Order: sequence, then structure tokens, then C-alpha cells
Amino acid sequence: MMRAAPRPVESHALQRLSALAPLDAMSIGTIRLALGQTLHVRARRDILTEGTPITNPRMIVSGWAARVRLLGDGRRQILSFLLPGDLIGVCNQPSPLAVSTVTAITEIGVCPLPPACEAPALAQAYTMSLALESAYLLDQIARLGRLSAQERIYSLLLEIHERLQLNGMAEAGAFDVPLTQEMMADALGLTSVHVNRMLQIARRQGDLQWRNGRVKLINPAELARQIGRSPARVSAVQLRDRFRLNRSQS
Amino acid sequence: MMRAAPRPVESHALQRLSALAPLDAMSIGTIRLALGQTLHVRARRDILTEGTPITNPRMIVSGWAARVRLLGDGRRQILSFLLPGDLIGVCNQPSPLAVSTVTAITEIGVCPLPPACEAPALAQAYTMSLALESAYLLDQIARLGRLSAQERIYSLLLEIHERLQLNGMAEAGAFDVPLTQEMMADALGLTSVHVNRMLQIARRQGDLQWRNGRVKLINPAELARQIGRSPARVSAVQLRDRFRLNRSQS
DNA sequence: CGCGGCATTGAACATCCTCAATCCTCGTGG
DNA sequence: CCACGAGGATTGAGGATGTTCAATGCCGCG
Repeated sequence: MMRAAPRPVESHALQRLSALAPLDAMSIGTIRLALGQTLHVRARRDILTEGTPITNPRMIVSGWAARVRLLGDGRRQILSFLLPGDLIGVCNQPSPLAVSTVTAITEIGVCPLPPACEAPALAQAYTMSLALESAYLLDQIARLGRLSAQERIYSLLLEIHERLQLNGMAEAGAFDVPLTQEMMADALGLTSVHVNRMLQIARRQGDLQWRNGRVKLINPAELARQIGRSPARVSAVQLRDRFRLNRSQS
Repeated sequence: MMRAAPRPVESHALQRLSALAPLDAMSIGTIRLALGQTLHVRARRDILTEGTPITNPRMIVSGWAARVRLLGDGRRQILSFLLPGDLIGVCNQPSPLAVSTVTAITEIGVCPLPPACEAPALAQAYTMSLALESAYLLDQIARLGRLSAQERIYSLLLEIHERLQLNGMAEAGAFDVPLTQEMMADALGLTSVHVNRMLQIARRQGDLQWRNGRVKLINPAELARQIGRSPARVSAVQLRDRFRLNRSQS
């Protein structure tokens, strides 16, 4: 499913962390060390199971994963997507349990969380990451609770766009999205049939293109305005490098 | 709206914290000190505004608040409810911004967060509290995404029941809920009209009673089974005192 | 008594779902 | 090179679940 990546794939996680906090050489060294221990997990494999003790915090290096909740009767809700640079199982409780199952969507690279004990900048980045993660969870709640199907789709794609920009995986509104319509549906509280229909409308209206797993938002800013979405902000300190790659667009 | 409480009202926050982690005398002293500085906020007042810098972390002492997201056109989503013992604006970022507006639902008592720097047990309790909070956010996502209106109502009431048990505000499946049907609707992604209809069915089926702001779940365990809900668990260490007050029931 | 806020009701309607068939694409094996 | 199979996308028809709008009831309070 995943072909060889066109560029050094580990760089995305590093780019994200260094966008979350200014990293010193020490931190970067620690990160590289951890990246060297990256292991790969096949698509569809669980890498964490709800209710299970969390042994080791990790970081997504490449590929996409999803936090999932299963309901006894087969219904499934994707709580959030995990992209390169996102953290897994980070918390400082004594005997933490996973609060959700995490499943690999594509084949993914996962490395142990670079230890932050001697790198305050890293700890800083993790704090920001957690804050962002929880902000996106709140967005997801508002999305499911109060947006129409069409709006939910735009909102989710805009979020993904925003997050992929942070780690350098999006350019000029275009980015890879290895999701089936059914996964979109499971994330958005819809059925795949309905997602399909709404996507067709979106394409017909010229709001986006979606071919071969690649999405292009024709006018992200306008879309965001239209559904009243503003980028997630969790700190008065500006995230670095954001939108750097997208100056060209409008 | 709020009458004088029948019992020492500050005890609920304390009870919650000590259920989250075993507190030493030092911690309890710190808490009492903070409780002494409790200020009151009128119902409907905002105590935090989305996008605004967070100045001081606080704790709910009495009453209910809600984390809210407003959509430009008047749509409103309640992200979560804040009950006595819940924390507000806790995070260790440098310049944190509020990610959601917090509004008082009833008149509430709020005190500064008891400082945990010299009380590791307190820090522990806060960590648990944050973990629980995020677990409940995930529940909320699954609720909005994949449950029917009827199931959402049961699920939310069960969550509230569970949380009120933790801080000693529920007994034998009965507890005060100062919510209008419209607030329920805003939390559940429904309209108040529909909440009304579903509640009538629930009452008619003998699943619950709801009079004068007091809810009684006739058979919480059976309800939970029916919608496939299990209590939130974030740590392998058992929360203390849970259900202590409810041995009588079934 | 009259007012305000909330709960309740009805009828018409929109959105989204279900079920099932069909199409498309792509990789496999003959 | 082509038939085949699998997974995903697309389509249609009918139906369920929730919404909208507007009226009415209820109840505590000044």
C-alpha cells in the first residue's frame, strides 16, 4: 500500500516538533536517536488497545493512524487521526490505561518517544502537542454536534490540511489523504454513502479535487470562512514555520 | 436559582480530589486554603473566553459550568459540563490561550487552583483529573458520532451520574441536574424539541424520572448495559470511594 | 393578574440512513 | 493479453430519524 516515500520520511515528525517549540541541538539529537529506532506496523494493525495498560509512549514517524472507539454492535467512531509527529500514549500517570484503541490506517513508522527529561525544549513541544490535540478533540465535538454533513467534511479536511502544513506534508492546499470514504464516514458520524454524495457535490462546486488519494482544496481560506472555521490556537506564542510552504497560494 | 446547599458545599470538590489520589494532610490543608478564597459567579456569566489568555487556573467549588463553542450563526455546542471538583484552565504551557469559552450554568463557586508544587499528591490528583477529562471528551465524540438521540441522552446522564458519584453529589441513582432541555440539546447535538420527545419516551418506559431539576435513573446498571457504556477508566489504580454511597442500589 | 422562561405538542419537512445493485480500478493468475 | 476477484466508489429508491416553525400549556414570581 505504501510506496517508497519521495523524501526523507522521518523529517516530518521532526519538523512538527520543531514547529511546536524552538528545539536546541540537544533536543534534535535526542529526536534523531529515537527516530533511528523506528519500527514499522502494517496497515490495519492495532498499536494500542482500549483499556490496556500503556507501556511506552511513542511517536508517529510516518503514515496515518486513527484513534478509534468500537461499539458492541459494530458501530465504529474514529475519534481523531494521528499524523507524523503526533504522540501516542503520552501522560504522566502512574498506571495509565489506554482510553482508546489506536489502529494503523496505512503502514506506519513508530518510534519511542524521544525522552524529554534532559531536554526542556522537547518537554515544551510535548506540552504544546497535547494542548493542540485536545483543541482538535474539541473541534471534533463541535463538528459532530453542530455541523451539517457538508460542513463536517470541509471542516475535517481543513483540519488535516492545517496539521499537515505544520509538519511539511501539504503544499498549496494539496496533500495526500489515505482515507477511504468509509473512514471519513466513521470519523464524521455519517455513512460512506452520504460522504460519497457530499463529496460529489463538493467537487461539482469546485471546492475540492480528490483523486488517487490526493486532495486539493481549491480555496482553503474561503472554505474556512464559509464554515466559520479558524485555525487551532493554544498558545499566544506563534507556531513557527506555519504556512511557510504556502505563500504562493492566493 | 441556587438555594442554600443542604450540606457543606465545598466538600464536594475536596471529595473528588481525594478520590482521584490519596491526599496527605499537607494537600488537604492546601485545598482548604484555596477553598477559603472561593468567589461566586452568577449564572450565565462567562468565566473564560475562547482565544483569551488564561491567567490563573481554577477549580469549580460548587454549581455547574459548561465549556462551550459558539458558531458564527448562533449554533452552539456544549463541549462538556464542569462539575464541583473539576479544574479550569490547567495546563503548563508558557502563554496558554483558552480553547473554549466557559460559562456558568448555575451560580457557581470558583477558587484558585490549590498549588501542587509542594504537594505531589495534589499534582497526582490533577493528572488524573486531566486524564479523566480527556476520556470524557472522547466519550462525547463517540456519543455525538454514533449514538441515536435516545442513546445520547442515556449516555450523558450516566456520565453525569458517574461523575457526581465521585464527588458525593449522587445517591442511589438520583442527582440534581440544573439543565434545561435546551442545554441538553446543545450538549447532545440535538434540538430541544427532540430532547423533549425522547425524555418523554424515557419516562414512559420507566427508565428515569426527572422532576424539579432532579433526575433519578431507575436502573443505571441496566441502562449502561443497554447502550454498551462502561465507566471511564484511565488508570489501573482504582479510584477511591466510588459507589461508596450507593451500595444500597441493586 | 400578567409576564417570562421553559416544557410540550402538532404538522410538514429536510437530512441522512438502509439496502442493494452496479461500476470502476487495480493487481493476480492463466 | 485477458478473465477474474476484491475493495472501494457510485447510484437509486424508499424510509427513519431529527428538524423547523409555531402554537399552547405550565408554573413561579413580581
